[in-house]
Amino acid sequence: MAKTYITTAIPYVNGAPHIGHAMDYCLADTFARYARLRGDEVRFQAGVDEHGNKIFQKASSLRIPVQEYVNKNAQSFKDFISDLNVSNTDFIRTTDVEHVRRCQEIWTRLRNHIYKAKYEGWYCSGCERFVTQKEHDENHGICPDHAKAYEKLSEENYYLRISDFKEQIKKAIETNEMRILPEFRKNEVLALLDESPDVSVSRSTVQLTWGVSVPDDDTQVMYVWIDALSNYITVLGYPDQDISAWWPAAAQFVGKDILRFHAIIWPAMLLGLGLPLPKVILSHGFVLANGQKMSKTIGNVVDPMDVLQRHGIDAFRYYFLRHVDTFLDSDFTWDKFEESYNNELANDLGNLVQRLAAIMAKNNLEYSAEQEYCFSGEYIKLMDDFEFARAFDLVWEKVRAINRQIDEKKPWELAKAGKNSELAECLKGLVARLLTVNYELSPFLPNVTGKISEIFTGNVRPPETPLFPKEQKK
RNA sequence: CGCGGGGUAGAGCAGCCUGGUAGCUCGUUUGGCUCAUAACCAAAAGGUCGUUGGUUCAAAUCCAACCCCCGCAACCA
Repeated sequence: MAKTYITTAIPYVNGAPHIGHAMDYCLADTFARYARLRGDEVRFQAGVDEHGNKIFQKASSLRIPVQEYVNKNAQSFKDFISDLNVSNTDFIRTTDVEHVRRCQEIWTRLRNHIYKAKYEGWYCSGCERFVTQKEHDENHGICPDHAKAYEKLSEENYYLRISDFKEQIKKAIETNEMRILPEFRKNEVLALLDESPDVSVSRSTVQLTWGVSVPDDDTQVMYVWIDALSNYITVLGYPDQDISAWWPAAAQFVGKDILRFHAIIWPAMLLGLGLPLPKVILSHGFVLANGQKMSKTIGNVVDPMDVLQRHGIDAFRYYFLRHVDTFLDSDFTWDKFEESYNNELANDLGNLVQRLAAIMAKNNLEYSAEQEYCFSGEYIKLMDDFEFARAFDLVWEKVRAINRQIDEKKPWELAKAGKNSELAECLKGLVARLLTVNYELSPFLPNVTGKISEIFTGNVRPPETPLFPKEQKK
């Protein structure tokens, strides 16, 4: 049995889960479910990134111990993942003691590629962070948030020598040994790679305390990179356990904003450890609200829990997997969401199940599946290429085709004419088709497809409440 | 000349790589059906494919220039 390892980006837990996280989970979960049905044994990681100043400050401002704060937030992400019906097998927290220990071991193993150097730059004591020369110039040397002049500050940090691996990474990307999806991001990454400087991987404990200590140097704490990125392998037990059965990952799902780190820093770490590179890094787009990026300042943020509560999990997954482009940015609007729910889920699929089940129930017919379900070649091709929205479109065309067929075959006429065996034969064929489609639909909509299978097992009865109830018109 | 994405019917998109009567979904209009969640099926209307020029028998598609939106530029998915 083939082993498949799938990862999702670990969100920084200084806030509530948002729509973007959901995007990551829905895509990865669909692929995981697809892989399982294809016969693979799947390991599927999810988790949270819990270190860093922002979290430390947030906890302080709330006057609660930081560990307590991250515990609470980690739980809210766990709940969120479970609400989305994500089939992850592992959940990692960067504050897990095992992660911390393994992470330090990874640092030690990378030591040949890490060096200490002095960093000098503009620093805002209000923001507690360094700003780029460009940002400094654009703001004319004064922080707009704090109306304070930037100070010139220097600090000693550890750096990871990206230059040791640039050529290898470049080659891996160019040859698709490590495939960057979508294709158009590949050139972007290659261009970035050329200019990539060595990356600072630690902070002085004066600046940052809430993090993993650097081995043998108690004045420094690991900055996000080595701490967070290594989660993908520490969760598998590296370096204590042999991870070669699972690693390299079949696919790592990330948002487009963090692609660069996953395509440059992460491969550098892996090469430094002598590990193979992931087969695919898939970067998805953002979900926009009316063409604009969701932002707290604009106030156009759509809370995923609101969407989830509206029509439930299947409607949620349906929208984000079909109407949100897998790779490009797409809009979320309530109008579109409602439209897709009413027209497609309720009218196309829900009503299809209803009409078939109703006519079978009226005629006291039973159904037992005789065939082994399998995916169509076209479907497999699209899914293997991570073209989820297109695969979904393909399946939906089949849903509509069954509705068409019912109209063509007019089973109600057979019923009226008392042609019982013909009727049974006709309906059996239609249900068989529906269940084949249902199977291809199941990686996308695990809940409702399960219900549909049940409805058409044994004595067929329509669901007591519609699969996708519509609001009563006033 | 920083990098990238996009500009195709009222809306959202496909087609562009590998030129050959402009396609899908929603919406609109009309008709059909009645098994079904006022659902389903069919047909019609609606486009100078961002602009200009070039290559070609033929350009949404290839080439050049330009215009307009939108992202990214050390950590917001």
